[in-house]
Amino acid sequence: MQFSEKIQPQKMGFREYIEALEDERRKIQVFHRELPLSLELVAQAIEACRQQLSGTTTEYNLNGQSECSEQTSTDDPVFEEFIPIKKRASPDCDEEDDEEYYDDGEEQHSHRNKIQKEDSTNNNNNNSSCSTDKKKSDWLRSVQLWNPDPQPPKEDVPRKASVVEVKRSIGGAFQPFHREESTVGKVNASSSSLPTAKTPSSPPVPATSSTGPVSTGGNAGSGGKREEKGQGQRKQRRCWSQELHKRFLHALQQLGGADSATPKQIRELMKVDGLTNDEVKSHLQKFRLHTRRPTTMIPNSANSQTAPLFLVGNIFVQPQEYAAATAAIATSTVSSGELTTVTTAPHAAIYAPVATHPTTIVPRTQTHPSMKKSPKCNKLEDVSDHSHSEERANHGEGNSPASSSSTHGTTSPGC
DNA sequence: TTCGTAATAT
DNA sequence: GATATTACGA
Repeated sequence: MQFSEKIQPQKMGFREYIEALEDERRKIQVFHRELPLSLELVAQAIEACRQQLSGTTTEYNLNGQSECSEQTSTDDPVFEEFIPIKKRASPDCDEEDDEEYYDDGEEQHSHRNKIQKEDSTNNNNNNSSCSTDKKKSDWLRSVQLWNPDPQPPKEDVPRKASVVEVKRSIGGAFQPFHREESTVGKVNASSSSLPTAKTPSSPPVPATSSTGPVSTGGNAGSGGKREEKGQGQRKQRRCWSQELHKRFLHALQQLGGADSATPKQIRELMKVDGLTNDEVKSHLQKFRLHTRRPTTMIPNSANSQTAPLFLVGNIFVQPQEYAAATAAIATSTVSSGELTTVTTAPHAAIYAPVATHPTTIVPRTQTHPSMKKSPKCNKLEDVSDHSHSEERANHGEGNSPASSSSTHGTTSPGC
């Protein structure tokens, strides 16, 4: 009946489609590790199309129509056709993300499925399989230097065009949205911004819950103000990667140390897109804390007693320290991250010494737990850099060579 | 408006 | 427990 008529054109479509699929498969082949499911899906699709083409099964024909032809919308059968395939895929995905695929699974979306398939040609990664996406994102992440805790992968985008009005605004873009609003305001600069500049793209650090929205509760704790400002949502976390931290240190150095530097100045010097004063301020706060705490120890305590302290800025420093620090600074320029040395040195000496405090002689040897990296951001820890800077800073105070040097890189500035 | 600090969330 | 965000006062 109509069949015959339709079939002809369809067949044509199939061939083309099959070719496209094959082409697709070749492309994916390269990433077979990353996109095993995609590969499989494509292969299956090819096979299905071929079968249909050959006319082996009537059922398939129906399906095929839907699939290949764009008319699909009209035909019911189509659904069935693809559904199975999807389902097959879905289970795999489930392993890593259930929800993702559930959506697709719905019969109603069959239509969508089709679309996805087509899209797959364009974006292998995204659509083909959720699992792949994740994997990919993972390895991509590893590469990234910093992340403004953006939102999860693109997956969302494709999936829910319908649902997500939020995102649609930006199109592919992501997080900026929350950020800007929530944050003070300067963010605006960042607006779409993202850390495009030097820093590579930004993967979500904790892809995990990143979905900010959920956290709506976030506000709860704090209070109401926030709502006024923006949406009640809490801003996404920014993870301070090594690179970012380096910049921070560099800026700090230029500004004469953590004590003298102000968040705004630091931010300006850092020249990082999307970085807000609040973020810098927060990081600075942490940095100062770390820097100071350790200080207390002053290995030299013994010496300290004997040696007169010297006030630098607000800090008391031992002459030696001070000299060293200064020198360090001078030289510091050479070594990238080192600036810290300067700053730290002084501090270290500082507080503790003041005999006034009962203080404490802390065995400086200990590393501070403080700067350790948090589980959240693993990212770059490995980086060869291990920014000494910070560590030094801390140790610096201690100055004692031995301990300082070793000290571990454990502390990662990062997060 | 910015900064510093404390409280809070993740 | 550490880190980042938010709130609040100076």
